[in-house]
Amino acid sequence: MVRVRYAPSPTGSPHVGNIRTALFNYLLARKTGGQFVVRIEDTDRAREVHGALDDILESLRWLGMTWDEGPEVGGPFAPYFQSERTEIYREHAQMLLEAGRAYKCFCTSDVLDEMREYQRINKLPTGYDRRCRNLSAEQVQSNIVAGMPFVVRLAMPLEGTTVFEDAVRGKVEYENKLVDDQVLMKSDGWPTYHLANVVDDHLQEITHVIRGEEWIASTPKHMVLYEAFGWPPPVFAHAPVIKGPDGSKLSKRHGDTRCLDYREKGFLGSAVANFIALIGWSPKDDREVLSLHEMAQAFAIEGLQPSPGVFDIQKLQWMNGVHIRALSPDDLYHTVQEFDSRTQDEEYLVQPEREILRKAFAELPRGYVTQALVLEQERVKLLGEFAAACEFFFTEDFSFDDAAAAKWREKGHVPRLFDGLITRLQDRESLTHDECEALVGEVSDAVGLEKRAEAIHPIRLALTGRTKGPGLFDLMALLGPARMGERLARTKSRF
RNA sequence: GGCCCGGUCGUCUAGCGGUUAGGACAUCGCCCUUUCACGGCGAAGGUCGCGGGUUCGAAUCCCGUCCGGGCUACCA
Repeated sequence: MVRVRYAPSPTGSPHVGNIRTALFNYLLARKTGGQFVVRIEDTDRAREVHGALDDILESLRWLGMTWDEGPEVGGPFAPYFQSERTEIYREHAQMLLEAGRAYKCFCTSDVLDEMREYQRINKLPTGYDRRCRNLSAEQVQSNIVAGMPFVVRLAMPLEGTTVFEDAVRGKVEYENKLVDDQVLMKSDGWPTYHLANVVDDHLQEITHVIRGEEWIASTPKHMVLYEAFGWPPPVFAHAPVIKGPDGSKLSKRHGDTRCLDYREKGFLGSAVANFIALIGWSPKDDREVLSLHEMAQAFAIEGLQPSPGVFDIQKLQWMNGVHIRALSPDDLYHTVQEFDSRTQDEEYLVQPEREILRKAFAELPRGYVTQALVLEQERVKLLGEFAAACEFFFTEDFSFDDAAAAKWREKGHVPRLFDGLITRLQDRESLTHDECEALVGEVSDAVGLEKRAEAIHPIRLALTGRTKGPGLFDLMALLGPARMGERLARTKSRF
């Protein structure tokens, strides 16, 4: 049984690179019929950020991931918050101490800082010099009696090498003497990541650990811990980092990096999941547009790549357009409505069309709004674009392209064209796409136009105020005769 | 500085000893079409970081080198 986990620390809103490792774990679980566990590693009380937990769970949900065990759902290996498991870590640290695989260190932060400073100045390799490792039992005892605070450090083997098989990079080797005696228990009694993570992964029966590349250097420490406890280690797979356009690790200065930032910007969770999965993973065939389910079907650790990839926002935008187009009319309606009511994106909020869309959702028939959205569906890349794109369907006070109007103003046939159409529209209740086409053909012939475009372009302008948009007959059918009549008349007077 | 990991079109990638090095985004052109888009077709774009080997044959294997990244906390 495959059991994987996503083990974030609630120190901020998940970054796309971080949530991507959650995705890889999730995909492996779903592919194999295994379990996906979410465990919150809240052992650093100083860095804990309020609201981070909500963002973590929300990011997961937004991308479509569900977890079998963890916050909100519980599970057989509860608790899933490390802050509620401190006793377990203390016991395990004690086991290590008794077995001589760990030791108490009384060095203060100041002493450590000084030591590192000395190492830097003398160009020596930095790292703990293990000065407390060989303290006599009496010394340790007297330090404790004196009330000196201490940490528990892992006693790394001083010789030999630690080798582990990384599922994406193959064999990785570290010389033990070059690996630091990692702090396992802090002086405040809380465990560090290294101890808590290994203990929990074992106790919660995790079989595969897919995590970021930044962990690769601490894996030998983890291997030694597994060995010291006499536990079999899980399969390790280190996914490559995501880089910004300049080649450095993706960070704030590259713009948006939080997963949920993309929701604010009008991206679909399915598109973001699809896109980030493809940085560092490939289904090994030519498919690129995949649903979460399809990715799960195709997932394999062997598809993971060792080299880092650049986050290309342009490709994400293209992919988002593809995912938007795949939405059913009903889903489209709900998705746009939900986006509009939820987003706090500044740029979106200030655009005037946004109020119009909001009113449309509140006051116009759902069928009508849905059809308007559907007509713009194929030319929108971001959800926020619907407001401006659909504006003319929802208000009579839509913006008008005067520059385009100037071009048709000079043509003598336009007023007659509009009149003809107005007359023919008069007592009609509704019109189909084909009827609209026939009507325009009829009027165009009556006015004596050679090219149908001579009629179509000015009509589009009068009806929508712009030169681009959905097919004319589609939009005419949706607008309906009455509204068209008014707009034609109004535009005529404007000419 | 030390240790570790990486390196295929601008970008994401396929490739795992023999391919005209394939696909996708972006770019450009054509087609479709009433416009914009969507879609279709096509073009351009890669001395597979570089240098040595091994081999009849190397993007694929080995060594070196350069460049990039990660780690080097009582953070995760």
